Amino acid sequence: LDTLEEKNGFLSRMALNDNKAGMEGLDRDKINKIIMETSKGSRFYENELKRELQVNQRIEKMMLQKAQITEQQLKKAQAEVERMAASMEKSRDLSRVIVHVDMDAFYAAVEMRDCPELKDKPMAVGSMSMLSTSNYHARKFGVRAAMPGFIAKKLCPDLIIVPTNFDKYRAVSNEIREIFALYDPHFQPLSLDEAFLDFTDHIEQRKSWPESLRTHHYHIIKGKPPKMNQWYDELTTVPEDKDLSPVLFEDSPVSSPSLPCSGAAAGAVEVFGTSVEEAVREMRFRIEQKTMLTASAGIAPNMMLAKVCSDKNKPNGQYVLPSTREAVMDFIQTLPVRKIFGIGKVSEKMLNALGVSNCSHLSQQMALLSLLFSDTSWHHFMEVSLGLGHTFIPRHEERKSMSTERTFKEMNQTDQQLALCKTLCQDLAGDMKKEGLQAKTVTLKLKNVNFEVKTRAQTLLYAISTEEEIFAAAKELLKTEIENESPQPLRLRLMANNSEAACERFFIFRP
DNA sequence: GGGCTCGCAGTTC
DNA sequence: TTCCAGAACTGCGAGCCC
Repeated sequence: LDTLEEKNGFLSRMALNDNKAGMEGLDRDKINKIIMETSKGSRFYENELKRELQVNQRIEKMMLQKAQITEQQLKKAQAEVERMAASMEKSRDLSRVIVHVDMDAFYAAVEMRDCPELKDKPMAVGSMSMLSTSNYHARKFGVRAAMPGFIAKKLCPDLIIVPTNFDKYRAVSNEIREIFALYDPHFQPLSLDEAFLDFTDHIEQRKSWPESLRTHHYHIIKGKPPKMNQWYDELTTVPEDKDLSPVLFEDSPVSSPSLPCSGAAAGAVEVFGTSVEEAVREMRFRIEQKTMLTASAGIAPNMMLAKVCSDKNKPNGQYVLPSTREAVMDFIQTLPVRKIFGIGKVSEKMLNALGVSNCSHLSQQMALLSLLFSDTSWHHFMEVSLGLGHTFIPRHEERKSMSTERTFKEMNQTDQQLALCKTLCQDLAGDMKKEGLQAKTVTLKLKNVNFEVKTRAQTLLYAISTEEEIFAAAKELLKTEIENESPQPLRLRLMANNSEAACERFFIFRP
């Protein structure tokens, strides 16, 4: 296998993932060298090595399987693929207007807004052990989400690491969700900063709206944050001439909404049109006026495409994919498979081994893929290669499980482990109580100091909810693991308790 | 031998 | 010194039942 480590002498799964806005044209080799030097020999690295080996073995197995496929089998598969394609094609619906909105470098942007000194410095949100996100200055150094802070510091010694403040992000999230609801009351949040919206109805109504309903005022001007913003008071020490403009990124694409430039006086207005683009531009304008933060959006006939589109003009941009089969197919052809929701590092590597790196390869190799992957997998690949996706936004489903986990420095004392387990059960029971839930399966997850993960579950005869009941099950699972390890102690770095509604596999009991 | 349930590892966001 | 947290879903194998 022509893997990266053979070429460059390191693990490909450890290498920089620059598949992210603001990370084009970096000195990858230099960055990777630093990442490698910092990680090499660590327990984490050793575990990654093991996992990479496993993936390579999976690929080898797949290639062996591929070698045994006959011309006949392939022909038969091709026929099946074509039948399936024709049937999927019939379900194509280009009538919906789906929007995916995504805040730009959300946590980092919030912190920069609230502390303007950070604005033109490389910064990230998180800790020395893990970063949640980074700003665009930091990304230029290869610093990105899911990277430990101590490695980021090696890449960018001047990096400022701000601790996460979830309550604050939740509050901002609520503000933007209020705006989402104006366009689609049934919008689906994916996380604090991301959501799917169905704009179809809004666009229909908007057509007949008078200009007054589409006119919006600027509240924010340079140097003068509005009084109504709660953070204003905290900032009163900031000198008047300090630039408080919400422009966070110097390289914003041109499609960005008109930002309040220095000429925009308070009370200036902006009139938005009736098209989808204008409606989305208006929504982003309102988000910016309300929060001083920018968002990017993708507009497409389905959720799969909208998600990809929102990434296209990030940050502070939007991208419309016209609702014609031709436009969709053109768009899909050059799309790298890694951009697709659901295809991560491992699947990408497996597909690459088969010469599939973008979606046009995907359709060309579909017969082969149908023989090498499970039905669910290749059906998904097929839908993607046809540019199909969900056209309606599912209403929020009930949760299927709930868990709480904690990472810590090595813990090898049984009494400490049991105490922690009890605490986790207590937290979990508290969370379950908040939502009035009960569960039938209790799962204990352990990660040892070598980063090896184990989960052990027990399904009960009846649903439970209290701390004592959960702990009774979790304690037994933990004791079994401790015994299995003895006389060696169990050396843990993470413990989690999860409760799941496992009656009929997934089912939550509501009392 | 199929069809089901369950446990667990692994992938992805 | 230091490599997250939480949720969903899939695949696969073992065990059980008919």
